[in-house]
Amino acid sequence: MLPSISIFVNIVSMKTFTFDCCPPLLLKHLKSSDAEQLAAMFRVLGEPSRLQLLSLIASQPTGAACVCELIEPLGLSQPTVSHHLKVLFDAGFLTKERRGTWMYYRVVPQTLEALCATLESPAGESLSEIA
Amino acid sequence: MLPSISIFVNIVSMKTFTFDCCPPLLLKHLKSSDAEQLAAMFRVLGEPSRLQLLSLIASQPTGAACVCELIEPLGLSQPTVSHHLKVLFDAGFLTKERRGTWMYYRVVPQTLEALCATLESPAGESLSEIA
DNA sequence: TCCTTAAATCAATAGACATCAATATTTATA
DNA sequence: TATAAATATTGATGTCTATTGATTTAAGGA
Repeated sequence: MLPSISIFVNIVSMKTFTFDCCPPLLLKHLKSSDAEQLAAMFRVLGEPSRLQLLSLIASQPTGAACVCELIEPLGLSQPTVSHHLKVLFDAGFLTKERRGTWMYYRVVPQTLEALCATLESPAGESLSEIA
Repeated sequence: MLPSISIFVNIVSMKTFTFDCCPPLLLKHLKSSDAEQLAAMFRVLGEPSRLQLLSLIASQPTGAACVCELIEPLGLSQPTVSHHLKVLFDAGFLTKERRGTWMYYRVVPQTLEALCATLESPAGESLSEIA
C-alpha cells in the first residue's frame, strides 16, 4: 500500500513539507503507533542491498530499471532481488510498471523527502547548514 | 565509536551540509561499503523503541534525560532501555554524561541532519517543498 | 499451442537482534 | 569499608528476516 500524504508546516521557517506518516521526530513525544510506522520505514532502508537498489535505479539514465539489470551489480539471486524490490515498493519507495515481460522500477523521491522531513530539527534552521 | 564528519556541498543550491558517512543516496551508485555504513544508521532508527527514546529525550525541558526517567514511559525493562541507549550512543545519535549515579543522555541533532542529507534529491531543490 | 524469457512466490534455513532475569559495575553515602 | 541506588553487561530465548533452490505465473513469439 502506498502511504498517505500529509502536510507539515514548519512554523519557524514557514516552509511546507509533505510527509507520509509522522510528525518530526524531535518535535514532541512520538505516539507509539507513529513510532512503529516510522520505524518500519527506516527498517526498509536499514538493509544495504536495498540502498544499493535505490541508488542503482536512480542513477540509470532513464531513472528506471528492470529486475534483470539489477541482479548482476548486486551479486544476489533473482528471488532475493525481487524480494527487496517488493519491500521497497510496499513501503512506497518505488513504483513499478510492466513493459512486456520486464518490470520497470522507479524511485519515488517524495517518499525519501517525507522521511527526511521527520528527521528535521523542530527549530527550523538546520544546525549543520553552513550557508 | 563516533562517526567521522565529512562535508557535502550541493552544487545546485550551494548549500553545505555535514554528513557522517555517505554521499546522497540518489546522487550516484553507492559503493558497497557506503551502503553498509548508511544502512547501519537506518537500522538503528528502524526500531520503534529507539525512536521513542530519541523523541522522549529531545522533548525534555532540559533536552537531557537519565535512564530511570525513560523506563516507565517506554514500558520496557531497564536492561532493554540501556541496550537501546547504547545502540543509539554508539551510532552517534546520543551523547551521555554522568552526574553522580545518573547517566544523562542528549540527542545529537547533527547526526539526524547528516542522515537527512543522504536522503536529499541530488537536484538540490526539494520536490515536495512548496514555499 | 508450445517454447522461451522475466519476474514473483513458496518453502526451508541460517543469522541477526529484541527482550528479560540475573549479575556485575560504578558512584555516593554512612 | 559496607550498603544502597543507578546503570551496564551477560547469557539465554524467541521472533523476525535475508537468502536461495525450486516452482509458479505472466507475457511474447513461433
